[in-house]
Amino acid sequence: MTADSSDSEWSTSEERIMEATHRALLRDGYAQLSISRIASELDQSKASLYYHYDSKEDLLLSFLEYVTDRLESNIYTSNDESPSQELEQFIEMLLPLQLDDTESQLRAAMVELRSQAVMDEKFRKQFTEIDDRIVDHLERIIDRGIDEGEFRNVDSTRVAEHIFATFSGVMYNRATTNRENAPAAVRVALSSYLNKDLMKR
Amino acid sequence: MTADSSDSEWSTSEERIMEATHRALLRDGYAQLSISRIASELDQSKASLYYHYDSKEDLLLSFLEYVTDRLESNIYTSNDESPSQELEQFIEMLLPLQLDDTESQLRAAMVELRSQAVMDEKFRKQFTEIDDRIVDHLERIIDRGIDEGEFRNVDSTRVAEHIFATFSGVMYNRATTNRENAPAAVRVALSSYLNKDLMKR
DNA sequence: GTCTATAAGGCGATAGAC
DNA sequence: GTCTATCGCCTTATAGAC
Repeated sequence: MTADSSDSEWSTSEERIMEATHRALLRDGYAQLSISRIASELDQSKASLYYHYDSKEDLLLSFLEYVTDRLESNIYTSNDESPSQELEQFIEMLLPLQLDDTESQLRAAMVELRSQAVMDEKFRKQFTEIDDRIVDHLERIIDRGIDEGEFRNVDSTRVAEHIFATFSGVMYNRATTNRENAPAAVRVALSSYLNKDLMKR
Repeated sequence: MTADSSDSEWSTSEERIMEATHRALLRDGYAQLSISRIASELDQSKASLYYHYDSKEDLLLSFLEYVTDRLESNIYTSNDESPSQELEQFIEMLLPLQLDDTESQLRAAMVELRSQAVMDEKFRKQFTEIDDRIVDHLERIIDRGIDEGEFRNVDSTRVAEHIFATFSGVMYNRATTNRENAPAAVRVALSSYLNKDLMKR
């Protein structure tokens, strides 16, 4: 696979390894994620993984790109809705009021994975890209709303960054605390903020 | 030290170990944080650490309480200011526009440490407590502002949760991305939100 | 492309001397 | 309370057969 993550293709054997990595991550968490466990999820030997990837870091960076690719395809659901509807729908995707177990586990795994970005510059670069894209998407929805006269003439960058920070905080706290009522409270507060600051009526 | 973290006292040898743990964490990051490295920061043998703590997890949980204690003493700076001034000052403490290297490193280390809460229930419980206290503090400032007629009659829980989620998101993203302009944008957006939603005039 | 076997090293934790 | 020495385990990674 190439360095450019946007138009990458995944061979079937790569995809099998990525899915095994995914399962291992969900099952045991990042701290326990080793080449051995991935191999065992894959029902193959450890050595075979080193045929496809130079090192563990190499494999994990590929996995990160794999996850990014899947996220991309989820974000860009083209739609003919009004900006406010599209925004609402996107926020519902980012901050669903209820998460099923699978989705909850996936997000928890992402939080663990992301913590590697603190010390690993390559990871940090990847997550910077991911975040840039999400904020950009939010910004474009807001700009469209302003153009079409549905939203006030706000600073779309600031509003987008605010929404995104709120989303990040909720996802982060959801994964690392038992404060179960917090997400719903934040969702309501966010809606109230957008109604007051963004909506014209 | 006792299980109750609020009135705990730290012996000098415990404190030396906690400080060594702190240095090791800042130096190499959580992934590399081992008993060996803590011992080497302490200039003592690994075995001596096992005289003071039963296991690595035991040591790290103590460290977490140690950090919590220090946070506590930073939060409760009693002051005679107006609610809006106190709120502004507290937000400035949570979300400073500029972080020096030391503070930046400390927060990054906290993000790494916190990611352990995803899989470790004991860690999660500790971070739940920490967050509860911060949100509670925000809530009390807001309630005071409402009582004294400075703030609108908002749902203080929601506003407090919103501020806290925003703070969490910024801290998390600061530590895991290179999106350097985002924090300032969010700070401005947050101020604007509070001016519109909270302030009476 | 996958296997078995193994190297080399770090880890958490313990035994026992002082 | 601190030390040296050591155990057993798991890790990343490689060599070489098939």
